[in-house]
Amino acid sequence: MRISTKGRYALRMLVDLAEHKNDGFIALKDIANRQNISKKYLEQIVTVLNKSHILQTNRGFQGGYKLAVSPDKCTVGEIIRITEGTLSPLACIDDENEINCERSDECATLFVWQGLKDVVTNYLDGITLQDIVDKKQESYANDYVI
Amino acid sequence: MRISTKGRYALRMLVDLAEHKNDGFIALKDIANRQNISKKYLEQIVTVLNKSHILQTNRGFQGGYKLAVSPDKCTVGEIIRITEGTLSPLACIDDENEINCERSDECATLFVWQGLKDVVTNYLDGITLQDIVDKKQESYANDYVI
DNA sequence: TGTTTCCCTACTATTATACTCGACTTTATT
DNA sequence: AATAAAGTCGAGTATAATAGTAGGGAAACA
Repeated sequence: MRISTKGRYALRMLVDLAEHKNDGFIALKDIANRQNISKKYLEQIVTVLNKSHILQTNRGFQGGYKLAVSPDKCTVGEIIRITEGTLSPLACIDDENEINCERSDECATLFVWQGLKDVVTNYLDGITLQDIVDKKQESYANDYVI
Repeated sequence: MRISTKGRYALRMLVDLAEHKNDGFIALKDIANRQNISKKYLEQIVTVLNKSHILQTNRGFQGGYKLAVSPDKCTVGEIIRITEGTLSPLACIDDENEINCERSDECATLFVWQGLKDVVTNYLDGITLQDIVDKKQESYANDYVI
């Protein structure tokens, strides 16, 4: 049960944008360098993100990306749903809790997986980009004290 | 982020064994029929389960499997850890919370995934085979009332 | 001895993952 | 107007995981 690089890189990219939200448009090149992610691969991930409306884009010289939403309004759950397609641990339940399996009536274990999906969804929808940025600042502060 | 058939089938097999815990050894053939799972595929899954100590086996005529532990002592988390290898959503954290990634110090998102792992672990470790059997009985009772 | 069962190894088709590569378009600056 | 720096788009590819199938061997019991 893994979160793929797609979702993880997307999150890191968006956290990076959240940190630089007052610096205008940020070039993918810079994010790729800072985050140590292949720029070409990030391009593909950004394509997926662009299908939602969390990013603003400028092309050409001095172009780049910036968040179109406030970091405290954008949850990790949202980002993972966009990039991974779903938060559901099984194909037989989707994000709308609709069940598509003929065995569902007799399936004794279905409620286990529905519950898992709910637990994961609640957790990831409870964390915003801002939370991550704040936590990072906090940990820098701790380092300084030590 | 999916749970594979391996883990799901293993769980269904063990719930089946929990339901028949007083019927002696249960042949894989019967479980495969009841659960609508390829017997040959189940054989492979049982091989994995056999490496832990939750099953008792008898070969030959009238042979089969039975639970070696009480259904209320065996959690879903345990079963998924055995079959999927880990409950961690990332390779950079394992089940013992050890971190194996050079970027971990600067990784702003690590705590998100650690938290996810904890949430998933707590949830799945909180459900036993007996819970699933009970829930099933309960839903049959409801059907009868209607 | 024969049948039933588990046990073990190998093979395979399909899909997902994690990228790379090349060509094209847009646009601010000179 | 030219150029260089961006994003955009489509294709290709190597590796691994998934979800099985297939076949024979060994143990147990009647």
